[in-house]
Amino acid sequence: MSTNATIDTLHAHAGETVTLSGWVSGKRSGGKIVFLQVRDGTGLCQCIVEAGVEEAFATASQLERESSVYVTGEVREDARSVGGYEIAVSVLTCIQAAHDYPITPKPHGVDFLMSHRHLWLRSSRPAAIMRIRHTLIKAVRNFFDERGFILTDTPILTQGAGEDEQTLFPVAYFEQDAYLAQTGQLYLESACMAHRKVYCFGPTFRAEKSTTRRHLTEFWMVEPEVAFAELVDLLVLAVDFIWACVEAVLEHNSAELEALGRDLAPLQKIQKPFVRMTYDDVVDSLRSDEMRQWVEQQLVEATQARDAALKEMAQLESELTQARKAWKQDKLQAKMATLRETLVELERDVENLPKHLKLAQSFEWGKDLGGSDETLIARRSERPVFVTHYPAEAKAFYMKRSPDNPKVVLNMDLLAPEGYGEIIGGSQREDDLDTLESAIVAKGLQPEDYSWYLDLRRYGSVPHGGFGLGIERTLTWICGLKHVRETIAFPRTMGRMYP
RNA sequence: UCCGGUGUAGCUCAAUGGUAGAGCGGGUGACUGUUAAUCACUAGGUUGUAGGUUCGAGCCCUACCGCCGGAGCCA
Repeated sequence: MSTNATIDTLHAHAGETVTLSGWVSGKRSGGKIVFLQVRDGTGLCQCIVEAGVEEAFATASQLERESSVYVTGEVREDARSVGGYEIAVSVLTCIQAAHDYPITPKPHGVDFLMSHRHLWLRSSRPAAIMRIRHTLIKAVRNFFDERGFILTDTPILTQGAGEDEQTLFPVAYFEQDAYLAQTGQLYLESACMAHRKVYCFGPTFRAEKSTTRRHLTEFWMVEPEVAFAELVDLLVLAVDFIWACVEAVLEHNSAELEALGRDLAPLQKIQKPFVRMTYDDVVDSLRSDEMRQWVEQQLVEATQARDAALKEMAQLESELTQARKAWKQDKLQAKMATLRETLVELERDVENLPKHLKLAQSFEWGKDLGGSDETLIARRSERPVFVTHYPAEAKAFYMKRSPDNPKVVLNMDLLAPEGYGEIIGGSQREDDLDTLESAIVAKGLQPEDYSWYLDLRRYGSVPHGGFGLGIERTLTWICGLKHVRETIAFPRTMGRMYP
């Protein structure tokens, strides 16, 4: 008799007869043999159907990709199969026969895949990313739970802005206007006065009119908030936090990272402490000769890489004209397509680096750091880089001014290495009632709108602070992806709500 | 919002202004160890939409729409 099994446990069933339940992810056939590749959510397994098993053979011959099946057969160890084990099929039941599954083993375009995201999730690449996301989120929760942080769910329907009023999504809330939350921070500040250490983790919404590889309109953010914490405490917390996240993924998902083609070396190099720079340091660095030389060096390298890629492209083209077999041409063309992509990236580098350098060298104190400035700083470091003490005018009203220099605030951004940019933003909060009120007025906001928030400074105000980490941006970095949209099951961008 | 690119078969892409094609996927057949299997045959198109130039437009021009990338802004 057979026992039910999943593919990840096949090694424990060698020699036994088991029943798998899953989907046909691929099929190859010989005259009297069919190789079914079955996917069951825990792994892939090759199932061998021989002509002697007539009923199963007839069923197998007609199965199309992504048909759902029950497969019964003996588990055999065989080095020729993926995973090292295969099933010698004795009974094959088709649950539902799929026809013309749209996603083929050949390359597809982004738009097509995103329009079929509900099906694309079954493919190995999205599956790997979603598993890493699972690990990351679990690591996030473990980290704060183990340190005594109390989870506090903050509202998604809110009355006003947490960040920028122009990026709010309005919703009709009975007789009045409401907005989707951009952050739980103000509510967390309230909760941390009750529990000392709190965090929230949930979706946030920003109606930014931007279609870049770093933007989603709906994304997930985890935000810790700690009473009696000052800026240094936040920096220490953030280092331990990021380190724990990276460790967890390296421990549990090296197979998935490898499947994604992620170079593990840069992740393994993440060690404490991280680099700390003040905004002043960054400005100096951006304007420095070292920066100019470094960028020029990068430009030379990018140019050389581009020329090498062009040469390889020419080589492939000549191979293509000589290739007789269609499949060989196909392979060459696929190779050329990837090469063309890297070529575009390199061309952009060659084109943008001088612009970025010019922007950096003429950077004026007081401006917020632009994407290109962040990229330059973060690309130069193997470890994540903290940037602290930004000009107050470029930052939100609730950030506490530095006692040493009232022109700057006690904030911290964390830039991921390899040019991935900002993944954390946070600050020590202004805890003095009068100072906070005037900061609200100075930003052109109404203190009445923040009366409950101001109460927190009336009744036992203490130094406190926190930060927010964007899950999708962090995943983009850890997975080494080009675009955030792949890090969430159903991405919401300015141009897409379907599926 | 601005700048650049792009839109051809279900998918990925070809096609000097002159007869719209290939591979994959689908269908039919061959093959007992395939790894994106291979081989043969086969079906599949109002070239994003609307105008214009031309003897003739997939190709040139204008507008609009979709998508991609970049800038600004941000996690």
